[in-house]
Amino acid sequence: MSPARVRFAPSPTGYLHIGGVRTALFNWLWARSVGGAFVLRIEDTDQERSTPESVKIILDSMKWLGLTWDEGPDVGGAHGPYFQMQRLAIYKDFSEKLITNKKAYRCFCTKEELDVQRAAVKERDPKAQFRYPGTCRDRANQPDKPFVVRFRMPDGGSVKYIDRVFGEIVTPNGAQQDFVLVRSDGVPLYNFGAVVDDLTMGITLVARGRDHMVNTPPQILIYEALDVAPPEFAHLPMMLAPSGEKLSKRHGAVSVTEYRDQGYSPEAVLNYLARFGWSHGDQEVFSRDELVAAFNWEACGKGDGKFDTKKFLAIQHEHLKSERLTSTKRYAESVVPFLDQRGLANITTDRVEAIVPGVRERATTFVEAANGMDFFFRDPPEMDQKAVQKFLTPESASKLDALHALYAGVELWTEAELDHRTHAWLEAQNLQIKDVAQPARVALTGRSASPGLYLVLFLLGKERALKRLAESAMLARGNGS
RNA sequence: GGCCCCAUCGUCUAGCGGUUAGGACACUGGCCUCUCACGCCGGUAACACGGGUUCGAGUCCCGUUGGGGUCACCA
Repeated sequence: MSPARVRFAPSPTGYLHIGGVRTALFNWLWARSVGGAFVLRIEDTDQERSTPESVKIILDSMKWLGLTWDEGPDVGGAHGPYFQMQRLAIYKDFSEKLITNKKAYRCFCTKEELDVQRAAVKERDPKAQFRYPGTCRDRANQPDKPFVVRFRMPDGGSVKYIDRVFGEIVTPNGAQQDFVLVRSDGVPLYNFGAVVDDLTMGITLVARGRDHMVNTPPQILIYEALDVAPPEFAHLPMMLAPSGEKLSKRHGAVSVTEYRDQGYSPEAVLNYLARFGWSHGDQEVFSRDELVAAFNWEACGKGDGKFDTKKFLAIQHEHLKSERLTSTKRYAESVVPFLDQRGLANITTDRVEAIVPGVRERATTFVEAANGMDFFFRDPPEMDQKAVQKFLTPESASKLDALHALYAGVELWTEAELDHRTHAWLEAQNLQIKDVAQPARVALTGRSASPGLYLVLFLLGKERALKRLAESAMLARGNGS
């Protein structure tokens, strides 16, 4: 058995779509789990829409997700080049061979002529589908005319293959037509380019979205015409929008960069996508390594699914809550850019690391995390006016003064000590923590919701804590007058 | 319309002839509690329909219905 080689072959016509990521992920997981190779190929034969910027976005997105490729742009490899527009000579060789073997032929029909025929068919029967009539099948060469290369579709028979997830698929050849392999400018069309590349790159399994399932029979026919064995195929069920329509911008974020910018963890993105159409018993949460270890085609489902933002967020939350899944160090590194975005520049990761445990279970994204720890880094903190009005009342001022006095006398500034001293004081005053917690919280954080009081005090440090209590006491006195 | 594919809670899914049809998200009742969260306990909720096969079908076969994909010198 030759080692598995799989590929992801996006066309650089925009951002990397979340559906594309899932295709890439399943290929990547398979390659990693069996020790095979993951090839990245750029299908840039649509010169109208392909751009170098898109190539960069796609590569950046793949890197952010950690979907590393063994061969492809940046890293090279033995089967390059990995941009289709740099492989034109290879396609030419193969198309010549097919023409010589009469498996394909030059078609001199112009687009205009075909458009006329198409319109005529439409007029006769609006529901009828135009199929190329084979005009040039046996036409003599027209040396001065441009031509496309068409595949000579077998008259009868059918294509049968075993899909790794859908099982046996049979498609009659009669349902197909003499499709175009190569444009008049010598650039191959999708089916031909993909086959030649998969063949010359030694791809052993082609895994792609179910929307490509219709391309598989013609591709297999090309392999047969070339007299080589086709690779295996695996099609993935569609990921649809909650409405059941095709997933698009109208239904929220579909571009990977958007999720990155919204503060998602790349591993959480992979986790959600992996569990979409694939399962492993009752397990919902996976690290990257766990996915690699558990992945297999047999556990892939066949039914299309609907994208669920809430569940995605829940998985995301699981990853941020867990030290195992997102180490404090990585968490901090991920939050820093978002702090920077809030105008909190030059915050070092070790300062953030100290705060992470207090924020973990409260933040679903790194954006929320940055928001949740904002007051630790901003002096003075932003004061939420609603919270100020509600809790920093004139009556609370004396309590804040008392706390200030209490904490001013604390030498051992630890969470446990602050807890202990506070409760001793409360008891002496015949008060309960809830009598002072909210004013204190607003005083220290500017907000009505925060991590635990003693942790906040501790992390703030004695000096800043006292300063905030004092300033808020003044603010409270003036409040309501 | 042709060809292809699919069908278990609202959603993602487990199930691979015999289950009180399980889990997760969401929703919801409660507990915990200095806030917000987290956590814990509980609840509502599904085998699209009709025929077969079988002692026995969510599981196998056929049909119906419903949904999806695709029909380019796009990928």
